[in-house]
Amino acid sequence: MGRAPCCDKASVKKGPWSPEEDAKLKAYIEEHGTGGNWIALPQKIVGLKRCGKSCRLRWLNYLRRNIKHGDFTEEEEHIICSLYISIGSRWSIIAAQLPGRTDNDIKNYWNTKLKKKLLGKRAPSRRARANQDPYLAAGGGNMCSTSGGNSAATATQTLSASALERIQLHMRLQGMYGAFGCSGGGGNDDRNAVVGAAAPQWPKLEALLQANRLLPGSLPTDAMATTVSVQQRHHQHLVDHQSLAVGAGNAAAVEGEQQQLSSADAANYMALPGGGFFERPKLGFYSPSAEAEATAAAASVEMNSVAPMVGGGYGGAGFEQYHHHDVLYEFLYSNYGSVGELAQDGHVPTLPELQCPNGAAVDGADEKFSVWTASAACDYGAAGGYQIQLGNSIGSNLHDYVLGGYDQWE
DNA sequence: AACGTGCTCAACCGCCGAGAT
DNA sequence: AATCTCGGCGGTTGAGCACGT
Repeated sequence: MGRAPCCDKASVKKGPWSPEEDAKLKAYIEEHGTGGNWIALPQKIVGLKRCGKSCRLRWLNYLRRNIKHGDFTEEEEHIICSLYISIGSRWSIIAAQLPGRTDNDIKNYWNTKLKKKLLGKRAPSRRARANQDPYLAAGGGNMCSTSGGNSAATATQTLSASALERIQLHMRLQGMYGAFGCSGGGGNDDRNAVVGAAAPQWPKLEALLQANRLLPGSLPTDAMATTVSVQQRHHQHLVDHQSLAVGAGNAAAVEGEQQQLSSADAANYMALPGGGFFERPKLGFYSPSAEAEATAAAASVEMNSVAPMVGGGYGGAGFEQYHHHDVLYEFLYSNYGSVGELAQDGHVPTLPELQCPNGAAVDGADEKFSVWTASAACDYGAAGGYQIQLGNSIGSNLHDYVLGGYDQWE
């Protein structure tokens, strides 16, 4: 047998907290602490008929000290956007980088404001969502549905709204990249040319992170890699250590784009159709410093972002390159306003929504989509593969190493 | 003024891994 | 080893409010 039941769910109160309940919970915790057991906590507070989970949520999101409410700053927005692009909806990890902000706050802020600001679209009304295909209703617009339209029955086989949002975000930014006169490139030569002329990536975020001592003291300045390292106690959310290693001048492990991988390397790298190799994520906790070890309870993200992000994250060689975080910053805070305004004003080429022209099935498509591409159309392979026809003619089979993203190799 | 619609955000729900029994 | 709860997470919901017609 396990532990005793935590609480009588029939007798606990639900719904909004009253000021009296807040006062009781706050007074007790400030005097006695949580005791390390949230479930037992409400039983010790006279007159508080709440579930321990509810108490925990109320305390963490509202009652505890140093919680910031209200408008997010420019820097906070930038961090949220950058991290969302990099790691997706890991709100707790993102929140760990924003002191005083809760994951719930950030999640709400993203869903209600930032997403619209970036994607330039309105969320469908709740009524519309209730009547719509649940997948379309998730906010994706021309999302790829499955099996010729009966997507409600097969929604679990589609890409998640989150993943597609990230795709669309990258598409938007990539469109802006083009608008700023940066050729999309595509082949290896183009890629190198673009990268060679590139400015350092994520300049503002990097400065912010360094200011918060989140970056290692010394960073390579010539490595053409973007590393996002996340440590989290839950395996469920391990991203841990992923290195994108592509293109010329890259980490020593990738010595030649067309070079055959040794058997040892093959376990760590994956050849990409456009040339180059993709370094498989290394699982397990990544603890670059004793300080990080000491604070393992609080998730942290370490970003080494000193060179152009290629392919937009964990992606692969052969995809277009753009400096999406620079663009992101311009996008958020420049004179241009939202993307929607941009498109209307003609400053930015009309960007294609992710479309699924033939409505083919996406068998086995998982929700994590870690590479974003500039695509005018997507085309699904017949054997469960998932192929995106790039606008720059780089067709890339994404089946094995794109769909599934960083969770793919867990 | 009445109604419809959209927005915000606190709170809930269900899931999962870790750990206790 | 099996079973169960706990703590934590991301996704979703719904009440209240604001705004437009």
